[in-house]
Amino acid sequence: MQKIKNQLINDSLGYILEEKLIQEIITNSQLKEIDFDKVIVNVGDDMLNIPIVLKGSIKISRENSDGDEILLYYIEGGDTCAMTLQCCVRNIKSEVRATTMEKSLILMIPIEMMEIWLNKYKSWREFILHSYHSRMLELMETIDAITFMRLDERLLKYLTDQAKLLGSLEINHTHQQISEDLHSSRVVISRLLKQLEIKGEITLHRNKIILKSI
Amino acid sequence: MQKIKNQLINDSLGYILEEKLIQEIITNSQLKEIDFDKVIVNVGDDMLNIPIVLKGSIKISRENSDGDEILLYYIEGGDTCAMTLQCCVRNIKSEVRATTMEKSLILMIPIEMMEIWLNKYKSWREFILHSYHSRMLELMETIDAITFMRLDERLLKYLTDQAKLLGSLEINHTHQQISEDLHSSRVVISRLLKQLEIKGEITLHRNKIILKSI
DNA sequence: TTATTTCTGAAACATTTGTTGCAAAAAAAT
DNA sequence: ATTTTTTTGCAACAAATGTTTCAGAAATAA
Repeated sequence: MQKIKNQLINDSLGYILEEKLIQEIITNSQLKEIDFDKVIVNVGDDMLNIPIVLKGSIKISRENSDGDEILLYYIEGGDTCAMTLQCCVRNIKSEVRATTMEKSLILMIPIEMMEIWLNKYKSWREFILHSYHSRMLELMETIDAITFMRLDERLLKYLTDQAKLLGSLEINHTHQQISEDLHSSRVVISRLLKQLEIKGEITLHRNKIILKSI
Repeated sequence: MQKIKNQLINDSLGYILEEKLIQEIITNSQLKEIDFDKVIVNVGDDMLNIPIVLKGSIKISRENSDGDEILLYYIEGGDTCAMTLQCCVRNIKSEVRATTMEKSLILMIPIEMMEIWLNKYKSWREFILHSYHSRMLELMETIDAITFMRLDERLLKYLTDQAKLLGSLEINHTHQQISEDLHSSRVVISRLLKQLEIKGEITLHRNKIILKSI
């Protein structure tokens, strides 16, 4: 098992992080297998670990006080959510929710290591900065979508993004779940999905949407 | 003049950055005074300097291919736009536009210094990471506003944000300018402003809106 | 099987936001 | 002073999105 963990870490991070750091990660981290559709971190939670996704994917979403949600971005294998870094260091509660999109392997790194590695390893600094930058770009892409696209376009983008991410043309969601991610209502999403089906972009089934192409 | 520059840098950054770094900043930076409503960086521009705002404020906005705009966030005295950092290092073109909101003093730091200081100074690392984190939070606040608020609420928030930032209850904008920041249309903004006036929240004048309170 | 719950489709209607076109007031230019 | 441009107000209409309500199909539970 330990051997598998080392292998995974090396596969995901070996090309980015320096060898000595990889060794430190191996000894200081805990590998967790988390099932599909589990909430790893919730809005308001204390952050005690920095999660790095090794296998699988998680989605990051935001919730307001009324319980309304909006999907922000996804994190895939080999990446981390750098936001948690500052949350950890400054003891701030999480501003977002993280939910697994599939069965995933996640590396948990205790916060004490963060600062130490930042000062010690150049490759860690680059990893963290790169993560922040990617997340910023993704947030901006989300703002673009919300601001400039109509809901039917956003819906199609949502479906193709999911398909790409999970590597399958089948989306296993109810209309209700989709409407929550896009902060719309079930009825509206059903309506727009039906239009997309008529246009020939998708076919509809119970709990399942099949894209014609990506 | 040099003395004024040193004074400014010390006032704005002296409490955050270590003394030796401040000295390096003084010798390696160029102070620029930029007039009100000037575009400092445009979408697609190459980034050659990291700007740090010493006095005044700038707004960061995004533009899509149709020329439509949306305001993302503001940067005030003592802060930087860390996004430019990665843009610089990786030679990526700017994804955003930066426009002065008032006459401002901006410190330009050549990109070569970035990496050197990141490796050399702990306080610089913290400064940059903190900047990224703040910008992320602001982007999320913007997403919240676009997603969860109706346009009339966003408009009022826009007005009070501007008032706080510039320290005045008078907003000197035309309805057209406001509609561009919020990615709406002039007619809609005029309509909503009139409603706010009827409700007693503001008074309307040509090129000027006066808030009753913040 | 039968009963119950979940999911989807559809209609009718409401609300929010956007568009077009025009007119008057204010400011700026001549 | 007169003309021109800019800014604002307003009305009528259009489009996009949201809400409510109901019904039937599909899955699940009893």
